Amino acid sequence: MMRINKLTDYGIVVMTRIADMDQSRVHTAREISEDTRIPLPTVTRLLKTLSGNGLLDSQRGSQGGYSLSRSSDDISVADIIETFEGPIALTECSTNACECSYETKCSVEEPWQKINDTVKNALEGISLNEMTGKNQNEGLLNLSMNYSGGM
Amino acid sequence: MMRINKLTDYGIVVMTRIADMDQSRVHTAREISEDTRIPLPTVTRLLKTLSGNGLLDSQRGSQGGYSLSRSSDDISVADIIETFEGPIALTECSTNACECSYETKCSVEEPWQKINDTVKNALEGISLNEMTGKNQNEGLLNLSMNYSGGM
DNA sequence: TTAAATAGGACTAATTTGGTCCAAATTGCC
DNA sequence: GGCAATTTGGACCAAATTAGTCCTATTTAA
Repeated sequence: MMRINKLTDYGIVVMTRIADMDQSRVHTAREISEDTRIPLPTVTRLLKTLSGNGLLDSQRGSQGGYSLSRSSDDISVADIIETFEGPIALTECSTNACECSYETKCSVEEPWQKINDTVKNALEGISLNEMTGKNQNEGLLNLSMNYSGGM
Repeated sequence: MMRINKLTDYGIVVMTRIADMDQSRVHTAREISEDTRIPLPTVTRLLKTLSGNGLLDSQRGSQGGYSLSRSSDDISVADIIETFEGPIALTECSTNACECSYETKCSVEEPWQKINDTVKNALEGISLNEMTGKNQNEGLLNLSMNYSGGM
């Protein structure tokens, strides 16, 4: 299934929701929980992670809450995914100094690198703004993929 | 980290290894295990899955073993991933009839669809042949991604 | 008939993930 | 100053998934 984690999925939902809200004020965890129907403790944790990684600004205390740290145009889906899952990489081999002990694996490394880059580019190309309900019009997204390899 | 499973990763290693081997004869699980240093029971299971899904042909009995069911040019990385993990989809929402109860999630559905398609295309564009050591030359792979969306 | 393989499936251990909770720190307001 | 509403940080547990192993049946060549 090659899924992203459920919490990451929730994270995208939460961010999308905040982007859809009134930007002139901050929003509490409770408010977001009620809106999205995701349990409060879970939302709390999501928001902590998101603000800890700089995607949200937080304001403590009474009347506090969360708000986008920058415009929803400047936040990508890749940003959110990386917040929860670290660098986008489908295999370990392609992210860190490859310590794999299987000889063949390393011949596999270079193609993987390109695959990962392609996936990463795709995710970086989608802004949070495009995920919101504000943009339910025609083809906002126009991703294409050209394969022009050969031998 | 958005990883594919370890077994899937192994599956790609195993397939790549077989593609690198002598195509005129079949190869046993033991042989592949020794080559890749992946434990025999695990290799056994990988091979069963791969042949069960039609990526490998199997020959039972003494002198039996496994071989590619078709040319390594005609087997894609996506084929292997789907063998182990089912349809390529990053979120549940994008694969089956979306039953999500969070209202906002559904506004998110359409962009995800495109993201998934992009990822899938990327993986379908990489053939097993390109993963082998036979092709360690210059830019075999030439994946590009164009984002021409706008508003 | 025997040995060498694959096939199928059950089972267990390990790891990851999801979700909850509590105590501390911060801030606005009365 | 004190209270109430929040975020922060971290610990913790339960559930689900994954990795890995093993056993038995079946097939086939010699």
